[in-house]
Amino acid sequence: MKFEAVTIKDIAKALGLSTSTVSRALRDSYEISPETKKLVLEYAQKINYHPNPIALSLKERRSRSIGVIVAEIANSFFSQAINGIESIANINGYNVIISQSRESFERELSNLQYLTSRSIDGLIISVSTETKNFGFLEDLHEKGMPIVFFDRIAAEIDTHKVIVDNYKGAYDATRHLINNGFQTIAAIANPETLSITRERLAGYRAAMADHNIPVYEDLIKYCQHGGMLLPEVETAVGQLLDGDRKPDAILATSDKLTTGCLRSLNKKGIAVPEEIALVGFSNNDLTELLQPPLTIIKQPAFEMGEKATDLLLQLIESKKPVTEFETITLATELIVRGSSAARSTVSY
Amino acid sequence: MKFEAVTIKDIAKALGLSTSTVSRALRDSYEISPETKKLVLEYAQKINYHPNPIALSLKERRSRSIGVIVAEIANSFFSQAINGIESIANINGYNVIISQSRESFERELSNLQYLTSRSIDGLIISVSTETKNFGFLEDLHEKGMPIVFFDRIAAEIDTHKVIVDNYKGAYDATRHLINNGFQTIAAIANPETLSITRERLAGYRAAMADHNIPVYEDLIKYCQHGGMLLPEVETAVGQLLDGDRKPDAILATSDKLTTGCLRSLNKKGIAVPEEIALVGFSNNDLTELLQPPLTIIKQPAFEMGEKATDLLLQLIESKKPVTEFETITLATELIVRGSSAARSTVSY
DNA sequence: ATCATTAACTTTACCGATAGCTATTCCTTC
DNA sequence: GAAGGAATAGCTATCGGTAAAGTTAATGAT
Repeated sequence: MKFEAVTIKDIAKALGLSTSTVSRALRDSYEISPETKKLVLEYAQKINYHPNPIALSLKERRSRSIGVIVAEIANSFFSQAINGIESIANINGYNVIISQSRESFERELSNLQYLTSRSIDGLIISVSTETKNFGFLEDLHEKGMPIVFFDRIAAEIDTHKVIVDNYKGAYDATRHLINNGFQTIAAIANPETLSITRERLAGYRAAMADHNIPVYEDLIKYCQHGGMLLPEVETAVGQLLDGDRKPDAILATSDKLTTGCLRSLNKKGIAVPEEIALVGFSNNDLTELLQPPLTIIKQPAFEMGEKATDLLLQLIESKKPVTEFETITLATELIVRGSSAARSTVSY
Repeated sequence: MKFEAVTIKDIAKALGLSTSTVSRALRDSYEISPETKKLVLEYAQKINYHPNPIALSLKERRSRSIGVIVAEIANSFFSQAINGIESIANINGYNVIISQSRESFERELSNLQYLTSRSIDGLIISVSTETKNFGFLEDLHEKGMPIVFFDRIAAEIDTHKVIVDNYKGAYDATRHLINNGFQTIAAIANPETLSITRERLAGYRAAMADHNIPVYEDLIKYCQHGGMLLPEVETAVGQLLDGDRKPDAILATSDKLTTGCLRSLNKKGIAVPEEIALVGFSNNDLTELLQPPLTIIKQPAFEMGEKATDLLLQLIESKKPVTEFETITLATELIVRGSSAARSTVSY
């Protein structure tokens, strides 16, 4: 099974020129006469010649491709971000190699290994829920690999980052629940190793405190796999329901957790929002069609992908080492729908 | 910005050997003495040597990576299929490069260009809704590139294919609607250029015919962009509602169309299933949580991805040209939920 | 003692493309 | 007419790795 491509040699042989003349002609070098150029270009066109990027990568030590590692492409937030990444990358002639950690540290590591060995010119990553140790990224970064974090960042690595104002997103959502009359608000979150978890929970805590509502630690549940496994969400929800303090509302701090939460509540026959209201971070298009329509905190995923890629390309194309790094913080959007409707306005 | 990797030359220089000796030692060749091997291996380990896959690709004219082109990774069907593809690919030491056509022929073409130039060893593709002409794939196939189609296939290209029994899937769903008392059943479909459209509509027509219900062509609407753009679905739904023959049920023949249809009906304030019932092809996990829960025809996406990859790897690793190709047809699953509930059983 | 064999390496060529240097031709200019 | 310069194209090394062919020295056979 071979798939023979046209090479510069084929052109050279066919036209009786040397390979370097052909190469120069194709690259429009001043050293080649217009006639020769024309000849070469036309022939190249005719036989559909395309330079072999593998050979180019080897020669130039750059591949014009960037690697992306996300938890899961099936997650709307990430697929939207990837679309943003691709849009900027393609404009600039870069290609994007996507890989999924599926929230596993091991997979994240092996994907990274693959990407770097494939000589990507840079990396955009949102770390997995299992990732506690960022040493491998630190090493890579120190070796000179341009890295941009988005969403789930490693605070200790000094490079560009693109995030949303997680604190405010969670604060606003919590305040919305409080304003709608909910008091016993639980939170279901990813592991605290994730930056987004800490920031979102901080927003939640602050909103509670600002409204003089005590925060009970047993109302905060962590899902080690970020909701990748439904049972862990069900367990968390179950614990909330069976606990001493039954919540009247839940704040879910990520996409999978939000839908997982609704699914668990449905399964247990709990009416939303009548028995328990639900608000969560989500970028899923279908949340508005759910029963009930979900109140969500939405992230500008596409824009985050775009911005991250802009920053990465800056790093890649910078002649001198970059030492000043920026963190871009975008705003979240609270979209209020039925799942957080106030008790008083619910019609039975 | 450089990211210097360790090469075989570094090892050779450090140990005072030639590069080929090092290469052979690392590949455990019989021509190298055990002592030298040990020396080389230990040193390689120490400095964390990894062969450069770019150089390997160039030399061996294979990259151990396979290309995948789908319409959209945000689509559950495709992301599940990709997971199946990755699982088999990774087991066999292959890597997967994903790209999205976003239902655009042009993007499909440019992605393919990229993938082939990146010397992928094989291709798994589900063509875009815009693709009418398969010449580019035909050419590639003739040049010897192993290709496996899944879901949306090109009938005229003789290679392995993995599909579901679209005819039966649509037939069963239509019959289900008929059995539940629906008579004026409309269909919303992708362009007829897609194999899945033709097969699914054939199943729909057959079920209608078998139950002596006339098929009215004005009840069949085509969405040129496969529902990528909501307005086209809204237009199709609008035409059905405003037509002479108002349908009492709709069969949507693909994921995006199914959810797009529900969204359009919602927007127009049409009650589902009270005014119009809805059944559609979908692999979205959230369909069960929708209002109403959707009756869906589900494809074994993960398994399709696995099978397609199995077949592709067979092609890639076959020593002699393969001339016998197979088409694997898997079964769909009809999951009955509220959106197609019979009139008589609906409680007001 | 001579030649053949073999172990254990090294040298060389190659994959495809590019770039620096070199070589050739042709035309000026003194 | 010779030297110098411009224009053009060829030669060769290089990227990292592998494989075929070549080398060297030691061993073995006759």
